[in-house]
This record gives sequence, C-alpha cells and structure tokens, in this order.
Amino acid sequence: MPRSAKVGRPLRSSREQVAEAALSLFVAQGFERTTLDQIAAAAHVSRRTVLRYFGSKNDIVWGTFEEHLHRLAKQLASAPPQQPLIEVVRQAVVSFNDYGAAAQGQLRDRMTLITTVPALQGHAMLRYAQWCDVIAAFAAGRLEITADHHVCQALANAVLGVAMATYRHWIAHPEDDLLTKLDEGLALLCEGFAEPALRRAVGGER
Amino acid sequence: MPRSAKVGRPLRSSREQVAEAALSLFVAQGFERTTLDQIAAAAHVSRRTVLRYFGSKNDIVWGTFEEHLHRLAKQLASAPPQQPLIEVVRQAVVSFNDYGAAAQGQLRDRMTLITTVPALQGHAMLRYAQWCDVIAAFAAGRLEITADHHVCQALANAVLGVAMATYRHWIAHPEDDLLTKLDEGLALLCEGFAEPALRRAVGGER
DNA sequence: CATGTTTAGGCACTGCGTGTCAAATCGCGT
DNA sequence: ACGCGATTTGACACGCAGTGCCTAAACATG
Repeated sequence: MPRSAKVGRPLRSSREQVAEAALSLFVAQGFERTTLDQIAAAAHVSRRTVLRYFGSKNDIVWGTFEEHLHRLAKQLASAPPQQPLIEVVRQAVVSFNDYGAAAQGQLRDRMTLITTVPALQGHAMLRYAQWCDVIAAFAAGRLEITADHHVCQALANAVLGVAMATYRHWIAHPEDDLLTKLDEGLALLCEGFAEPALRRAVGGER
Repeated sequence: MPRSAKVGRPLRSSREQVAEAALSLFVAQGFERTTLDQIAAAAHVSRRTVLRYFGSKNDIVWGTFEEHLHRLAKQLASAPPQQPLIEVVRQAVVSFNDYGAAAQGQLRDRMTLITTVPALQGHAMLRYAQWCDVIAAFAAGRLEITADHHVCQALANAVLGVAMATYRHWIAHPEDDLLTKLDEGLALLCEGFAEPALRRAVGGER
C-alpha cells in the first residue's frame, strides 16, 4: 500500500504521466476505440501498471477528483454558521467548480468525455454519489438530523441535478460562463430549499 | 428487426421468462456473482439469446422501462394547460412511480439492485437521462424554449435528484410510503421552480 | 554483499459483449 | 408434397476489461 515511502524500488512512472497520455488518446481517437494496451504503450508502461494506478479505464478520466472532494468538505465546514444553509452550498459548489482559466481546456475535454461517452456517463454516477454525500453530510449537520434523512438527500441530489444540467449546457454552449450558469441554476433551488421550508419538511417526523 | 411478424421461425422463449430467471438469481446470489451463462441455463436458452433480448447484463434489471417512459410522456402532454408546470411534473412523476401494491416486492428487488450494485448504479444514469429528456421536453413546450435550455435541464435534473433520493430512502426505510415521500420531496422544488421564477430566469436571454 | 521492501511486468484466467454462420422452424405459393 | 423466403436460435471465435499470482528489478539499510 505505501506508495514510495523512501524504501523499496522507486516509481518509474507517475499517475499524471499515464493520465496525460490517455487523455490525448481519448480526445484524438475516442474513448471506446482506445484500448488499455494503447494507453500503456503511449505511456511507456505495462497494461498491468495502468490498472494499478487507476483501477479501471473509466477512472483515468477523473484524475484527482477525490482529493478535490476533501476541499469541498472543508470549505463547507468552515462557512460562517449564520450564513443560510442553501447559500453556503450554492457558494461552495460554485467555487468547487472553479478550476481557473488555465485549466478550462482540459476541464472541457474531461467533461465532454464524461457527458457524451455512455460508459463514462454511467461511471460518473458513482463519483457524483460521493459528491452528494459531502453535501448531504453538511446539510445534516446544519439541520441536526442524520445524513440519510430524506430532506438531506433530496437537497443534495437536487443540487447535483442542477450541476449536471449546467455542465451539459456548458459543453453545448462554450460561449457561456460555467460558474455564472451554475449560480443561476442554484438560485432556483434557493427558495424551495430555504431553511424554514426545510425545517417545515423535517418537522414532527423525528 | 421484426420480432415475430407471423412469418419465420416462432420465438421459443420470451423476454419476461429470461428476466424472471435472471432476477431470482440476482436476488439469491448477487448480481456480480451471477454470470450470463447461469442465467442462460436457468432460462433454458443460450447465452447469445439472452444478450439478444437485453443487450447487456445490466439491462435485464430494467425490464420494460422504455415503454413505461412513453406513458409518462403521454400523461404530461395530456395535462390541462392551466395547471402549473411544476405541479404537472410533480403529479406525473408520482403516478409514474405508482406500480401498484402487487408489484411492490418486485419493484423493491429491482431498485435495491439498482441502488446498491455499483455497475447498476452507473448504468442507471443512462436510463435516468432518457427520463430527464421527457421532463425537459415537456417543460420546454410550456416555456416556449428548446429542451436543451439551461432552465429546462436544471428543472428536469433537480426533479430527478429528488426522485433518486426518495428511492434510496425507500430502500433503507421500507416502512415509509414511496409515493408520499416522493410528493413531499417534490414539494420542496415547487417554490423555486414556480413558473414566475422560471420565466424570470429565462427572461431576456432569448 | 546479503536482506528486506516496494514497484514493474508477464502470464493466465474469467467474464462481458460482438460478429458470423449454419441449422431449425415457421408461412406461403406452386 | 415440396421448395422458398423469412426469422429465430445456438455454436463458435474474437477482442477487450479486469483480477490474481508470481518473478524480476531497483532501491535502502545493515
């Protein structure tokens, strides 16, 4: 398990190196028509090593998503308590998707793959579920209920839905600004998911 | 393409027969530990025939979802024009998921698989996307914009999010009523996605 | 230089999904 | 009764993803 702890054989290759090689192949000739053998050859690595880095062909597209998730959780936790729940979520989700102008091209490549290739569309749901758990956990803390409560899950999934829709829109309309559209979409949720409405929905049933 | 049009060799087996055999195997020994060969043997059919009926192992779990979708579209289309958009959606989604008391057991089996098995969680997104398209198309008609418009997609995906959350809740809490919870969750959306708010969001930008 | 530790690559295997082809089984016309 | 077209079925062969296992390679340490 210890990924290079100064002892043992050093790594001959890096995760990023493999990911880059794979991404260019995906963009150039399509995800499905790219085999793991081709990726391994392009990255000067064996097929077995590619799968050790990423676990599956689908995972290669997601890069460092998991670490990115931890930052989302931290930002939510550090929000001022007096700021309304839904507003905290709205703001955190927007800044979570702010990868900076430099990474826009790569982000578009990744999201184009994820939203168009069926195998990746499906696989994305697994990542989105992790993402939802973070939102739901935060809402649960604020509302003093468990994260598996219906209201938390409904809120988190509704936010996810808006985010997915916004990404698809951004792919189809590159001229629009991703963060602006995201903010607009989330604004629609703000009324229904305002805290009084949420507490009313929770109220009484435990 | 013609599935038995009174000419040619008649079908020796049925889709439903294969689906039933597969479902019992999935429930009994798990989805991943069930191979296509086992399903084929249980249904007294060849592996090739199973894949001709369903296209993939994942698809077997979804049964007649596509035809069910058409009924959703028709119900949306036949709603009275004076009924508010979000209310029509709310009502249609609730009754879309009303499979009757008799089918509750089978529905729970199916949804348990879909929400717990990773491969099926992922595959579900592809079906949900079709489902979203139906909702978005209806909203587009009402708002006199195209279905790929940001507001339509955000609405449809938010509704989807609530539905997914509700199903997961129902799996974990069998004592609760699916349709009631669904209705409650959708109620949270009704304010933000009320028609004035939607038209305001659409307004001006064409 | 021996030893332990970790990474890399090779190999075999299971299982899904696809393409292809011949055999089976019908209706229909002659 | 017989052939003919239409259609389904099963068998076989592939390609590819993913997993397990084993050996070799490349370091640090003593």
